[in-house]
Amino acid sequence: MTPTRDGRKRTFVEEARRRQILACAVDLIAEHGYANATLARIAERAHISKAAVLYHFDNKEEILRQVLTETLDELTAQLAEALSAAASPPDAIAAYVHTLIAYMAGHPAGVRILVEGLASTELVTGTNMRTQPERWRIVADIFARGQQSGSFRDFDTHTAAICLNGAIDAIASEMLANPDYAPLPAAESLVDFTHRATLATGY
Amino acid sequence: MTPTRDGRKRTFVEEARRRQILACAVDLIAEHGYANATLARIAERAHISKAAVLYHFDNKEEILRQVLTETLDELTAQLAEALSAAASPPDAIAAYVHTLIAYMAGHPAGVRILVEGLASTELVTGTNMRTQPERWRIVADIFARGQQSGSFRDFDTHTAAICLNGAIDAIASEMLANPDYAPLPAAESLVDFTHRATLATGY
DNA sequence: AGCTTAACTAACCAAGCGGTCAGGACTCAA
DNA sequence: TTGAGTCCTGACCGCTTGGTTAGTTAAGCT
Repeated sequence: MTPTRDGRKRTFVEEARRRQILACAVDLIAEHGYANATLARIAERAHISKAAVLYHFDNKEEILRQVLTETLDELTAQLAEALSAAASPPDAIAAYVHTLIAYMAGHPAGVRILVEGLASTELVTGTNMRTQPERWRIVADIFARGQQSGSFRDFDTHTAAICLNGAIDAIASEMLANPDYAPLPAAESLVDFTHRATLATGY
Repeated sequence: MTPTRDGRKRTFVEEARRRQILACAVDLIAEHGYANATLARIAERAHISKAAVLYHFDNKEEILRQVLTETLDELTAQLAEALSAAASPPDAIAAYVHTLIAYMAGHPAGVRILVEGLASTELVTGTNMRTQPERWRIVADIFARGQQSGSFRDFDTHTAAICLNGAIDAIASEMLANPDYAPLPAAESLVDFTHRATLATGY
């Protein structure tokens, strides 16, 4: 993974500790948000001293940034795989919705990390992270390709992409708040809504 | 407004100071979120001492809670008025979308207060605030009424309501992030999407 | 004039924050 | 045996946080 700033390679212990520290940070964020992930609490959960945490990471921000990037990378990878398998733009939309909702259903911690993390300016600036603009661009591009190929009717792809992402996020947060809410039927419904709203007539 | 805990009525000065303190808190939250609204900063902005702030409010939480409820009440009032004027369920959906987006376009500070405030558990618990469940219920009821009257086709009103609210929120946050993004056309598009997705065929 | 009350300030407090530092314990090559 | 390097601790630092307290000032009532 991310190498040290000087070219030196990582020890076995160091690698293990870093993973452990990151895992503890993930848990704490998942429980009560980023504000809950203090150095003291991370150290306590890892059964090491606060200074040990800072021995393995330069500062607290590096930990949070690492947590955010790793979470984001995992989701992005799943998304890329699902999208590459889609046969048509309407298929890609369905795959996009299903993949995101499935991820969010399976990784409730990840949702919190991404939502709060991407909203925080200082955590995102200076990194090569895919921020909100890049997120809706993916969807807008799918819509645009579908419009050119004739499967989608004419509409504002930008707004459509934003709305679709917002709907997905809303379903995710409803899942977190209400355990009885079934994600799969909801995803099906959303795909249905989206297709009805965007497909060219007679498609 | 909210009276004192003991039956005593408010002084002119006290009322004015409370309003001033709340206004300062609103500004600070609008600028950099709730974490930015510390007692010291509120006091500094109001040109009074920290102790003076706590002279008028029992504690910091009371301030934040008051800010949130007032913001929420204002929006709820606008919403109720718009909905009561709607002639049909599809009209009501359109009114709902337009009112919310217009409010968010006109009160960027309010958006931040509501989003972050309603997400915070400790700020909402113990109050009679309309939380997320109550929010989608309004929309779900409109859909349900429209289904009974035949204007809407059959679908999961719960999921539809959640998706619609999510789409509205997403448009709002896009507006905040991108000043060039025009809210009115976006609202029009969203109403169009929603109607296409939900209206009964031939309607 | 004397007393009360509203409205406020300056100083202070304990707790928690991110972060530093000197040094201890251990391993291992020279 | 020694010295370097790894891994970690406990004590400490400066700072900010929400909140308290004692005391001051001005206005208003009797």
